[in-house]
Amino acid sequence: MATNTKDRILDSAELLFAQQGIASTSLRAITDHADVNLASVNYHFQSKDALVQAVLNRRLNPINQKRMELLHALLHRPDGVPPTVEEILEAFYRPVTEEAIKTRREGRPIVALIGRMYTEPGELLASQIRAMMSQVAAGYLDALSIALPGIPPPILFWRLQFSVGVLAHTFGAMHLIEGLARGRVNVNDSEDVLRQMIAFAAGGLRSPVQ
Amino acid sequence: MATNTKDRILDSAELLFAQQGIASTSLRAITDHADVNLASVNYHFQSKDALVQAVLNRRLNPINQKRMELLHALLHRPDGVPPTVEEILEAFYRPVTEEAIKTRREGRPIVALIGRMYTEPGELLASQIRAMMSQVAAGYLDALSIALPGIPPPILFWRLQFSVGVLAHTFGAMHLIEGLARGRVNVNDSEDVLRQMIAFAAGGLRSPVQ
DNA sequence: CCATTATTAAAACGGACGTTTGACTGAATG
DNA sequence: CATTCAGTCAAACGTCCGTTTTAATAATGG
Repeated sequence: MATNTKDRILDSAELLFAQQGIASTSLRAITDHADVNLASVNYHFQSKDALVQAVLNRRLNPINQKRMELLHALLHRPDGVPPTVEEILEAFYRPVTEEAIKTRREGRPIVALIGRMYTEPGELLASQIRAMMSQVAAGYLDALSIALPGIPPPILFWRLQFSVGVLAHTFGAMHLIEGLARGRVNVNDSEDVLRQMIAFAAGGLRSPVQ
Repeated sequence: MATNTKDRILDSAELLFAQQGIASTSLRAITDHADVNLASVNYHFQSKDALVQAVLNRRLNPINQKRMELLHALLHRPDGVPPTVEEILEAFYRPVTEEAIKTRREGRPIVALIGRMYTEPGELLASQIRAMMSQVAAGYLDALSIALPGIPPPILFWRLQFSVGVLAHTFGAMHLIEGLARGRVNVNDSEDVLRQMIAFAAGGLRSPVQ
C-alpha cells in the first residue's frame, strides 16, 4: 500500500471502481478502504469526477505511451522489414495484457476497469477516452493500412474498432467468460489469452473483402 | 408511449439506463420521464434490482429466442446443407442488429444498453446474463464446431467469446466509435455494420491455429 | 349496487451521497 | 521563536436515494 494519501486514494478508487463500477462506488467507500479522511479526496482531487479522470489517466497514459513506443519500434526496425499484422496487434494488445498480469500478481485485479471504460456512460468520460485513443487509433490505422494494402480504409477502420472490442470485452467481461467456460479454458493464463486474441483479430483483419 | 403504467416504467427505465447507465439512473428520474407516480415502481416491480432484471429480460429474451430459432433453422435445412461460418454468425448477430434498427427508428436508441450489460458490474446482473447466455453459447459452439472441425474446442470457445466482444463493443461503444470515425464510416448503416462484423468474426474464427 | 380487489397518489421514512467548513497538526521558513 | 502553509480531521451541509406507509380512487365480480 502506498504511503501518501493521494496514492492511497488512487489505489483504493481504482480497485473499487473495477469491482463495483464507478457510479456505485462512493467516496466514503474509497476513503474507508484507503484508511484516509473523507475530505482528503476533495482536497487532493477537487471532485469525484476529477478523481475518476485521475484514476484512468494514471493507468491508461502509460499503456498508450507503451503502445506508441512499440508501434514506433516496429515501423523503424534497423532491417527495414515492415511489421506483420500479428506484430501490430501484439503491440496494441500487450501493454494492456502486461497490466493485467502485473495487477493480478499484486492482488489488485483492476483490468476489468480498463475493459469497461469504453462503454461507461457519461460524456466527460467519453471525451477523455476519445482524446486518449484518437492518436493511438490513427497510428495503428496507418500501420495496418501498410500491412494490409488490399483492405479499403473504411473497412480497416471498422476492423480496428472490432479488434478493440475483442480486447475490451475479453478483459471487461472476464468474470462472465470464466463462468461460461466451466473449466474448458484457463482465463488466468494471460499469455495464452493474448495469443488467442492476436490470432483471432489477425484473421479478422485479413478477412477477404467480399 | 405505452398506455399502462408498468410498460411506461419499463420503456423509460430502458431508455434512461441506456443513456446514463443503470446505477446513475434514479427511480425518480424514471417515474418523472414516464409521468407516473414514484411508488408505482415498487408496486409493480418490488425493487429497483427487480426492475433492472425485468428491463433486460424483456429485451434479451426475444433476442436469444430468435437466435435459437435461426440456429435451429440453419441446422435443419431441408437440403441438409451444413451452415457456413458466416451464416452462423449472422444468426447470432442479426437479432441484436434488428433491435438496434427498430429502436433507433422509434427514436429510442437503447442498443447501447444491450452492448453494455456484459460488462455492467454487480453479481446479480452477471448471473442473470450468464443464465441467459449459457444455452445460446452452447448451441452456437456446437454449430461452429461442425462448421470448423479443424479448430480445437477450447480455441473455438475463446473465438466465440471474441465474436461476442465484437458485437458488444460495437453497439456499446458506438458513440465513441462515431467520434473516432470523423465521417469515415456511417455508423447508422446497421446493415453495413452487420456485414462488417460478420466478415471480421468469420475471418477470426477461421484463423489458422499456429 | 355493494364488496372486494387492484391500482394510483401524496407524503414521509431513514440513510447515503458529494461537498464544504473550520479547527487542528506538524514540519518548514525566515 | 514566531509564522506560514500544506495536510488532516471531525462534523455538518443540503440533496437525493430506494422504500414504505396510508389514503384515495378505479376496476371487477357476485
